[in-house]
Amino acid sequence: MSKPQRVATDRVKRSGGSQDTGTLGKAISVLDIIANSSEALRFTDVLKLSDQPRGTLHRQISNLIDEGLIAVNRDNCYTLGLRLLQFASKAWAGNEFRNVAAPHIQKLHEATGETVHLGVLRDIEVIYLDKIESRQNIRMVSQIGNTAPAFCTGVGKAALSALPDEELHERVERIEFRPYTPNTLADAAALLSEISTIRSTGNAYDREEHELGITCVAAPIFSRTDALFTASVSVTGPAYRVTPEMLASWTEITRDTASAIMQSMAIQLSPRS
Amino acid sequence: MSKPQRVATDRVKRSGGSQDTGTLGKAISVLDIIANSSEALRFTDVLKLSDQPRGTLHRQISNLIDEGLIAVNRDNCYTLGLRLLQFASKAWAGNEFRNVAAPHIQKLHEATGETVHLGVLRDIEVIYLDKIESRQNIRMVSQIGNTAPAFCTGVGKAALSALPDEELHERVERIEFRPYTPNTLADAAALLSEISTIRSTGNAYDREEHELGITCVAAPIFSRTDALFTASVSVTGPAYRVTPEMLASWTEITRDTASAIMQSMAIQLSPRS
DNA sequence: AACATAGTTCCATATAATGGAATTAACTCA
DNA sequence: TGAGTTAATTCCATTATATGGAACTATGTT
Repeated sequence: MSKPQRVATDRVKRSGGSQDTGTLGKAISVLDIIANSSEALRFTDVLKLSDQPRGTLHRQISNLIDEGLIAVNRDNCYTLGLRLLQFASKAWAGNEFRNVAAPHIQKLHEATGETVHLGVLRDIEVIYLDKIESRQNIRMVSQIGNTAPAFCTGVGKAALSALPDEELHERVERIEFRPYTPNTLADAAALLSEISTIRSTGNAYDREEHELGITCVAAPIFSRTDALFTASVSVTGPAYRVTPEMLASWTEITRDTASAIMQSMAIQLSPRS
Repeated sequence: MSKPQRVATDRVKRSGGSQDTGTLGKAISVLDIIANSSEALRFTDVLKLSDQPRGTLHRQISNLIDEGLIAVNRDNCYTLGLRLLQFASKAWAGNEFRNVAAPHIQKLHEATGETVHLGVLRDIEVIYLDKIESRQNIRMVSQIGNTAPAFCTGVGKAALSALPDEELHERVERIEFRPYTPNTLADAAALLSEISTIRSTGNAYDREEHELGITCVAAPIFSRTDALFTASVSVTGPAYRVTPEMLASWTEITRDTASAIMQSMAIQLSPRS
């Protein structure tokens, strides 16, 4: 007897994007177009990128502007609205997982002296939820909320490894294996093989696979009660300073940090049942 | 013949909130309810706070979940989704005004040694767009995107002072003069009188009006071509260290910083009315 | 186990979104 | 400056989508 999934968990799968349905979905698609463009877009530019008719798109944009999700500058170019900052500020401050994880990643940072990341898997991307670095480079805001492909980052691969097989394969099929560096994994087979290693060792590495000169070791964080939530912690550093030996020496502490976070989450959530 | 305002600038006025119309508006209202609640809300809680019927609200929430704007935890409580972080990260990084202002507020920070804010007025609230503090308190992310009432903060009052009179009065009428501290301005008359001072001197003060122990001096940033955009910079510090004399000594440099930012934005100074 | 409360689904109806085309505004260049 | 061109905005009959009351299912409580 298969009990029907609750709507909530049932639909989160598809990453936001182009094929969105419903009025809200279309509006967010437009927002996405504006967010993901490197160029500043005017109305006609968005028109070309979206497949909406003129009138429709125009009203959608008007609505987004009304809500403060989009702003227009003097050249009639669209930018993301400050309302998004407002929401995000609260999303971040109120995020239970981040709050729970904060002291642990702080400890990890102190122990290693290198940059520490907390990442959450969203479909086949990783969203960086938190970051601690020594030489606080002032402008970290833009880093938090940043996304990176899951398949070529330590946080990403660690998080992927925590997925149930079926889910994992479904997602891996949709990955486009863009070769960011010479070390980037080339295809699904390579990725799956590495994930199998990660599952047995409990650690994922990034050996300059996303960006040359950047290496890291990561460990997965997952919840068995809610299998769709997977995340991870990592210690990252420049390859010239952080040797493979150093990375290897941090495997245990990253795993311990991940475990500690899972424990804290479990405690945090248990008073219910 | 009155030329019709373009939709863009015409509708930005109302702050997001309860009276929103259209499908998107209603969805964002729901998001707002969840964002602004101190408690974790379950479905029925949101139902009470919104004036939507059960079925409708349920679908709206489902859609928001689909788009990643809302997440549900195991207790069926709603939280803001990480998708918002993703958008906000780009909104912040790509914000032209912030980018232009960044070097100037950095200089202001170096000159004063105290915390510097860059705030943008949104209706009767201020959104903090950037912040530089000495002892980088690591977790500044939640600060950026934060909002504060305009009437009791330096940044807020400075920005208000740059509004055209008509607009100013319209907004001031809607302010609820909640007494955050004994020093908080009590009513519209007091605020308008102070704004008149700000207009002639070019500086706004916050004398522990929002939070006891916090003082600041601010200067407005505005654009004549787009009167609805007003912002400001401020230097803030703890009252025990930052004396009124020190604040007074920073009036000129805050004004200069504001001017420099306006210049960089290629904005012409408007004559004061 | 029975009750109570919370969450989800259904479907005829009303309402809001649609989109093609016309209108107006904003550039461009002679 | 003004004709020519491109971009932005508005209009409105049609259609698709959101609506919302009520029935239903699941969850938690005494």
